Amino acid sequence: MTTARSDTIAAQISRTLANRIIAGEIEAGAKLRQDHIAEEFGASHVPVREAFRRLESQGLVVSEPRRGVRVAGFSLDEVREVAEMRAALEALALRHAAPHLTRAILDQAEEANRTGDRAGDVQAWEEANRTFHRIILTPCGMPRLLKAIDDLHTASARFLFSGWRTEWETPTDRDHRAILDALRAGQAETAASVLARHVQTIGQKSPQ
Amino acid sequence: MTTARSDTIAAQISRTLANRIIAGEIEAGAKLRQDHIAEEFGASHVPVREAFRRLESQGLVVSEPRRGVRVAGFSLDEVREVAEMRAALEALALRHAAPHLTRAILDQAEEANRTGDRAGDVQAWEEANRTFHRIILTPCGMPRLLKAIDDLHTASARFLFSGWRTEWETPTDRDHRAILDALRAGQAETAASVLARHVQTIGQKSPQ
DNA sequence: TAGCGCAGAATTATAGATAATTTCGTTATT
DNA sequence: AATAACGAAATTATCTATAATTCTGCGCTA
Repeated sequence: MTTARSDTIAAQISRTLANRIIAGEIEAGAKLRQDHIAEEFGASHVPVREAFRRLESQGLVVSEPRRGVRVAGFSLDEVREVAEMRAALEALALRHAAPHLTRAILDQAEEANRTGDRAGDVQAWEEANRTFHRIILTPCGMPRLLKAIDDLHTASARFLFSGWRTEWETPTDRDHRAILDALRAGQAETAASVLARHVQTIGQKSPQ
Repeated sequence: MTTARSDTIAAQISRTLANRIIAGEIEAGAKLRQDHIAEEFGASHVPVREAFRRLESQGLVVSEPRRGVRVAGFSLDEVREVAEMRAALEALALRHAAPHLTRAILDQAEEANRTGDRAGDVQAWEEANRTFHRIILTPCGMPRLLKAIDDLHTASARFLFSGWRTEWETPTDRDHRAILDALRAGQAETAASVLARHVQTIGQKSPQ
């Protein structure tokens, strides 16, 4: 949403396209033509190509040399894969973050959780959910890990917005509270396994 | 090594630079100037910029808007981070690969292990080691996970070639055999935890 | 002497033009 | 009627040129 105007054009295009793909405005498998996109953004195709590379590294598009890029598909298998990766990596991050979590941070997380619970639409809920996870994981101080988790989150969001999953609020809220309780009690290992199980539930609902 | 001539120039440049960074020919923190590199490769700077993006997604360089790219540093912390991520993700991959592992695949892996044991230099050893891991993990059939592991492997190789670690063969060989034994016995969970521990040892030796 | 600011140089980012490759529709052949 | 081959149109990849930004060294001031 907040497309910082100071960034490079390539970064702006990348963000805009990412949002569209996540929101489902561009369907999976659709070809992205650099000239058309360049024209739409009033830019040349060079920054568009750079934007494509960024999207590729996030796993939102796939690129074949000389044959263009297309929006990455997401079968149920791929959704499960992302969920499993998230579970493994977020658990790892939480184990390392736990020693650095202060009372204030946990309160922040609880606030984010409440915000999510009050959210009216999926976008707002997803925003709050991501904030919650970020707050409790960032203190691990492992930038590469956090970047990887963030990209996986994005992929998950795509799945969420696709409407495959309608009932999200309740179990999430309960899991989040359980995680916070365990962390407050100093039981990092418990918190990590609840988190892992929690994340995996995303991949367990089939499209209906 | 095998720079396929049919690929795009950007891909070739990316591969060559990646090899140099891994081999330590370009030191951490060094600035990469697009014009200079373009001149060296007899190309314009456009494909060079694309190559930079690929390297960035592999974590080999870091890029700041309008300030160029520089070779990613690797402190001991970063090495540990990569090792922990590898441990988590390779264990996950192995759990999913285990049901699909055949006798033939395990024999292949054992052969790769023997090759590594006979290797004279670090490059050959690393090559065999990567092959071993790839053979037992690929059957998991999770492309995104495998790509992530591969990039982490590359980062590890960089550490290895930097000479921080001189004594690598013996414990690796033993661990690899233990993993194969567990897999042959159908004990996937045991194999996964040995693998996780094995990978983490990479980050445990300090620079001397 | 230390710090500030201002050219000039170097470098990154984008635009516009060109070459190379793929895609797709049409025609010819069996 | 189905298929193979050809050619035009579309598209990707690259090059050259230009604009915008950052870096650097030097002189000036306090």
